[in-house]
Amino acid sequence: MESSFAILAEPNRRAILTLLVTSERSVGEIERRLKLSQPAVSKHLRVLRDAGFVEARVDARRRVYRLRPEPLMEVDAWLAPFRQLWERHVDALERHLDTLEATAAKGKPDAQP
Amino acid sequence: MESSFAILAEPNRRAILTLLVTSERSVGEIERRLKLSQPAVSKHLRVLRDAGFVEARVDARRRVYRLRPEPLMEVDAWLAPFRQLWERHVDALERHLDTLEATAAKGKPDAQP
DNA sequence: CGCTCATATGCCTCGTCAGGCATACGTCCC
DNA sequence: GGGACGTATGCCTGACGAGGCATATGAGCG
Repeated sequence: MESSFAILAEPNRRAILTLLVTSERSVGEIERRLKLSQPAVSKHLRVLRDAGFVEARVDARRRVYRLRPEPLMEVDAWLAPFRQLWERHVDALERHLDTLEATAAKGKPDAQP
Repeated sequence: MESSFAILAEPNRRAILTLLVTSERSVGEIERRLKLSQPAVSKHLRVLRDAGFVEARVDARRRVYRLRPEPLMEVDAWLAPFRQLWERHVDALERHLDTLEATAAKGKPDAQP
């Protein structure tokens, strides 16, 4: 199994996924919007499908692709432990801003304790 | 500038980042923990540094690397629009469970409204 | 100062992958 | 059924990237 990150490394594949957030799309639609050749789109969709990012529905002679959540959930889960990095950061920023406000209220802007 | 996703496509680089969540580490530490050659580790760290994922501190003859949040925040931001995919799903699941509870309370388990 | 430890860099090779082009497959319509 | 449309696949090529090995750099220590 290829890593979901490896799949997402390709910019056009990310673009396809982003397109599919709005609604499901046929191959031709994707081809036109992204200005890619039809084989290129089909190949990317193949990769995305094999990795579980999308699934296809048959509509007459078109194949309509839509998103599947699982692989992106995995990515989200991998990211989870790192979120403390900026959440703490935001907290620190907020505390800093609070400090600024407090000192400003005391008429001492930019004080360095 | 290389995409942050391209950087994360490499499993050993993800492993390095994961190692650094706990605490900052020297090159040698990473080398030992991940069983990679020293040049391999140095090269990955170079890539990670150029992409802003980590930064280095000098400690005597060691270089100690630590995480930087920005690139991972970008990834997180890219992911944001997709989260509705599974959050909606969870909501639906929760509503379903609520329904089950409610009907169970009425003595009608598994009712399909 | 010469040695050793810690890390970085250069060069080469091999594997992988995206895209182009040609073509195959499947479905609809006349 | 033959043609046109929509999509998939096979083959080839060019580019890039990871790792191995050798080596450079740089700091501390006797």
